[in-house]
Amino acid sequence: MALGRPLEFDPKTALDAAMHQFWMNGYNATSLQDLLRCMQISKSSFYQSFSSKEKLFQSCIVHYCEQITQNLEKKLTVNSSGIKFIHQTFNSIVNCSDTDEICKGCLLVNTANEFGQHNEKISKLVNSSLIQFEKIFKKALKKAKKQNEVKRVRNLSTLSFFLVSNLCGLQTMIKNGVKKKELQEHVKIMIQAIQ
Amino acid sequence: MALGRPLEFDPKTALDAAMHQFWMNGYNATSLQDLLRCMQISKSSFYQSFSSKEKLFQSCIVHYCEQITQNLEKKLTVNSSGIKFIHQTFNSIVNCSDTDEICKGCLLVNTANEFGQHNEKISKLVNSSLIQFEKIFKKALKKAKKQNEVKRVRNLSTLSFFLVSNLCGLQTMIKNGVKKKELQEHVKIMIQAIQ
DNA sequence: TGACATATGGACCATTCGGTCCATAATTTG
DNA sequence: CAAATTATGGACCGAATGGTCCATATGTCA
Repeated sequence: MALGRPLEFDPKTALDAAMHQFWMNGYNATSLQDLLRCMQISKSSFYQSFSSKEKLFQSCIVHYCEQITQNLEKKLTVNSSGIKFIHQTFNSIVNCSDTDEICKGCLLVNTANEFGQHNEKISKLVNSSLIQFEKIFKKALKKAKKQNEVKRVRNLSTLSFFLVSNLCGLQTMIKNGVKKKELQEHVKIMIQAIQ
Repeated sequence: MALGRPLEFDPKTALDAAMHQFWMNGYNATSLQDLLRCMQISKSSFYQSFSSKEKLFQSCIVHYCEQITQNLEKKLTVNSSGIKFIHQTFNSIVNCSDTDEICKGCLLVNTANEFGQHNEKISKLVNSSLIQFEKIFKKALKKAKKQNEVKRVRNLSTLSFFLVSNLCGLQTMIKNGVKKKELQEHVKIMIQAIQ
């Protein structure tokens, strides 16, 4: 058993709540008060468990990336077609775009644009997360190539970068509130472009 | 002549300086102090001439959009090929990506991701700016179609949206500091995709 | 039970935030 | 010149910022 007084809250739940807050409002526009409210913990507990606002933010990015990649990896192994996986991945993003009451886009895209390379630690976290996405797409493309869904000559690294870059573009458009139909058309063109 | 004491600074110059500051650091991460410093005016002059931080920001977005669109319109009329115009536009963005000491990306993309639809006024400004870009691309595509650079069946609205969306994606990647070569490859695929 | 370890509530902190106010300075107009 | 008008410098403001400190509460272990 753990020594001392036990935590009165579930750290994972609190982290998840913080993640959604940052996701919705960004780092700078989220105050400590906002965080304490949504995490439902006191200031003492906050600093005891999460050190600082910035450290917490870093943890949120890691948490976000883990969630997404795990989900994608699972779906990729289940799905027999590489192209179908990619198509479905983008479709589900597009379809969620008007489901969320508040459009949050993608935490990584938001963060990339809010911080740029001003904060080295955060920049590295965002970068490595995007690279993880790239790797998953690459794996899917490899699968697709084997099944002749993608032409032999295609460079998979290039294509997977293209997909991540498109993902960023779409998420920006989504956060800005464009119509679903335009997003769907974009995805169609993009899928054709990688075949 | 203008009545009263004359301004001791050039409003356009100050606005431009503010624009670059917001462009580099975003709205929330830019303090009034930062603005006064880069605009080289006093607090009194600031509020006298620009009303508030948020109003100034709105003016900056308008200023930014005007600059870009004027530049693009000019280049479009000069350029004989629609596709070449699009290609050159994206190339110059990609080529600037490692020229700027501090990578600022695109003010509109940054703003879209920082605010989303939380601030109605700003959201509308960003939206209408992006639509202006879309229109320029559409004009270029029309030109391209006439010259058989783009297939007859293609829907130009769809394609121009695709281009703006790609622009947002690229700018995000640029702000995150990816290698130029990957960006160039992206542009190649994108250009092929619209033909 | 008492020693130890950790968590929590809440007072407290300096600093910074965006913004206002007013006396004074610098103009033009009559 | 005086009156009118606008710009500027600087004092001042309340509120919010992220963060610290410490007494107390709650648990485990010997």
